[in-house]
Amino acid sequence: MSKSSKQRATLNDVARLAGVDVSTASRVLRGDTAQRVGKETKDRIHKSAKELEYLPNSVARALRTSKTYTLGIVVPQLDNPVFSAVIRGAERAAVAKGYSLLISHREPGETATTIANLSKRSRVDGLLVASLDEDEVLRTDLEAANVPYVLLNRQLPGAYYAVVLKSREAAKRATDYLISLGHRRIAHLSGRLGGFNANERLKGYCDALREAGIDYDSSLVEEAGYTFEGGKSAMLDLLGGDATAVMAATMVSAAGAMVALHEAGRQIPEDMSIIALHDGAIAEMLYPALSTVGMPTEEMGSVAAAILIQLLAGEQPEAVAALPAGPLIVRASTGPMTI
Amino acid sequence: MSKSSKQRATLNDVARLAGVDVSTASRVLRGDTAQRVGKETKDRIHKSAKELEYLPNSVARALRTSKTYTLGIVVPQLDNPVFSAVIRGAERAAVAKGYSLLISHREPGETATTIANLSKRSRVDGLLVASLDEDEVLRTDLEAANVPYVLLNRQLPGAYYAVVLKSREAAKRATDYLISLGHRRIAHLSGRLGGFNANERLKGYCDALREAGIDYDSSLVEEAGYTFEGGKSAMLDLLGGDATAVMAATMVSAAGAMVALHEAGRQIPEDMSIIALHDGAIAEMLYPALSTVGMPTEEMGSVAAAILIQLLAGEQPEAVAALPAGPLIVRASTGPMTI
DNA sequence: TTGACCGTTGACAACGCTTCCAAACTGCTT
DNA sequence: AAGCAGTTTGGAAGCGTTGTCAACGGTCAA
Repeated sequence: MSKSSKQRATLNDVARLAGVDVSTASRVLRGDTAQRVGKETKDRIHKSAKELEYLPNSVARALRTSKTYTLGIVVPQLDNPVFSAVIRGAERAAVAKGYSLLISHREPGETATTIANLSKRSRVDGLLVASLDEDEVLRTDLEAANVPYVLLNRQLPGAYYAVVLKSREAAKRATDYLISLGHRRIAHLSGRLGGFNANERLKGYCDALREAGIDYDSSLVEEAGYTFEGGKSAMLDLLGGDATAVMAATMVSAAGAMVALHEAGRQIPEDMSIIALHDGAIAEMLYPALSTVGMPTEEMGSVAAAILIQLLAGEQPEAVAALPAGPLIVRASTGPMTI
Repeated sequence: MSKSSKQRATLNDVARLAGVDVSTASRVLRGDTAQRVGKETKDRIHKSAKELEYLPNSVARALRTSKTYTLGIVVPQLDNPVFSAVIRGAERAAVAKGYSLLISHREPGETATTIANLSKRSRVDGLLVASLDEDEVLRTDLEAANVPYVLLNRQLPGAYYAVVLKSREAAKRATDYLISLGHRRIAHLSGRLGGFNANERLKGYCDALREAGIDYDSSLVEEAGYTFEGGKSAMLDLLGGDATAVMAATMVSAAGAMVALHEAGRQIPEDMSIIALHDGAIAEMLYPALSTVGMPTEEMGSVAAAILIQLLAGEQPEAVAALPAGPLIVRASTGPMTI
């Protein structure tokens, strides 16, 4: 009876059981090829390890090798489905490479502390960091922490590692579709203007207009800031105008806009077509179901983790990976321009 | 110039700078009260620590004390908003007590491996575990891992630690409200029947009916299994019947049901009232806005983490914490019974 | 017989911290 | 003047690994 299995077996235990030195046991269990070990003893060690259900103590290993095999991911919010997706992707990629994922929700003010706690105390080997606004502070904190990191959907001046979504492309694709339906007065519910992503999306929107020979009208772009409330009040502002379609920077603001439309008694898509960037489960739940251009957010997480792991392995990955926009998904919220 | 700050300062460094032994430095930096240290040396050590920006290496500390100060949370899915909320709550409570949170997405089949990796390799001090279905397997794996754990919204036979939501109470509250509106033919979109939560909610539904003197009719309960598709097809089945209201076990299945209703050309709430358990951002996005009975899911996470930490501190918390249902939130999806 | 060399194994010193124990020093009492 | 209690400090042994280095026995050429 392995009643002694109360205590975890250590390398010492398996070495003793196999009648060898702990260093030898370490070598074979770790698969060290530099120094060979006799076939027979090797078998004996493996057998003992299995018998004792030996699993290496990762803390001791981390101390010795100064590699924790854990990645930290710091996100500004946990309820946002976009970040959930990123985390999911990162977790998957991490465990696939034998790493664990430590998550850290970072309140706006406490970025320095968070980063310090994770990196300087050497809890993690590297950091995946997402941010809503691109504080310069963030950059200096990160640099000060002296830890490898990759930015999520954010690009900071300098040769930092980052993975970004081609939001400009996505925005153009969405706007193109609206134009193809005959719309000319197309509004845009933007993110926080001045932010990296909001700018990119706005550019994509402009690209599409320009290509179609439609003049840009600044009264048609409303800052909705990625929130439900923002989308709602932005749409309220638009209601007096002559827009017949709207391209929202995100599903959440689109949902807000739709509620405003419903409350005003407008029909979707007859009175107003609406399309959003990012696709997700809620697109189908909205009424009418929301047309979208997908974005590979989960992939962003996994690619970022993969890059970070390469970095840790001493390899030289591409500085910034740009992920192409997903496909146009036509649902019921968009329709041809009607007069 | 602290160009030497390239390398993290160790306890040894601060001891040397302060001209004391590392053990003394450890004592004062750790705030050990058992053995007192002279005021003057104490100051000197603190000063050196600050100068070197010393932060204890948590790996070394973990090895020595065999406490990692990290909690693992294992969840079956990461996209479900319920689990996001739980994670958020757990993370908050954990960092408040100086712990970190390691997340682990567990695919259905790999529970044993996951648990073993986290606990037996002593990466975590304890586990928070959520599960969609209460496998007995889970219990034995957990016991085998010989690690403190607390179950999330799940109760397993035996005196295990768990925190559960009073879903029965919530279900009753929701159903009561429907009854108060005059409805008598009330359907229930249940979870996976046989599961702990589905049962609890069904009981609450029955409680309300019984109290109101309404006969239970099994043809009115449809298994929707917490999914959008499930809710949709369950509602399809119900469409032929005479139900005038439906109490959905979850927002997601309610959303599916609403889509089915829309597609069938039925009016909400005129033709069918609908209310769901759990409240969240999407309730407001649906059309019409969904009435709900809230559930403290985030609190479930934080309470669970708090209990686990107590357990680790050697205290004896209550075995199971039952969190009361949240308030009834009336929105537009429910209305009086009309004939 | 000696020495070189090979494959194989053991010794041992870290990694950075905690903690028990003993040493050193102080100020007192007898 | 010696002993004693009390306070402040240093010494040292690990925690479970890894990795370098040397030792060992044996084979083989000289």
